[in-house]
Amino acid sequence: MSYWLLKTEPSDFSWENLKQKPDGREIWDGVRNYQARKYLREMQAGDRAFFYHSKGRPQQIVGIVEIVRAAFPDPTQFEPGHPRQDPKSNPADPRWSAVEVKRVRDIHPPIGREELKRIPELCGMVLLNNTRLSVQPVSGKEWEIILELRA
DNA sequence: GCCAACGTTGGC
DNA sequence: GCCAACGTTGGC
Repeated sequence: MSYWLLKTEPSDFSWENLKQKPDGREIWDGVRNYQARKYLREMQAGDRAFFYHSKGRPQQIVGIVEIVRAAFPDPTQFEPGHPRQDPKSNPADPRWSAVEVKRVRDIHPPIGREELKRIPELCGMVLLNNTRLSVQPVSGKEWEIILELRA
């Protein structure tokens, strides 16, 4: 089992939005970055991920999701008129992948970026060192430390 | 709202 | 294959 972190702009898709979905499930689509794609494709059903609100204020981890469906072709890349449509993607060999996630539970209260930065053991987190990656791995150790913050 | 960092595109 | 121009991300 591996651990991950998924970034989303809450104005685009928030934790509240996820809660309103039937069964708390959502297709995690629209990723158009090769490094992020690599991680999506490494995900296995049963893996867990932090759900992180970027941009909006404050930036924080708001919940935990489970990967319920491993990588499959992202349908939005072939949707005519979709903002994330990719005309260069070949349907016989789709370029972009998506996974399906399901809400597990809230992190209460949310854990802000500022709080994470104050913990020396977390200074190596991808989140705190690479600003632009929207799908990223979290080490088992980091996962544990963060859960302990709200234990 | 600004802007640094970074990924992508396309002309050569 | 290089690299300048451009677009986007996301912290501040």
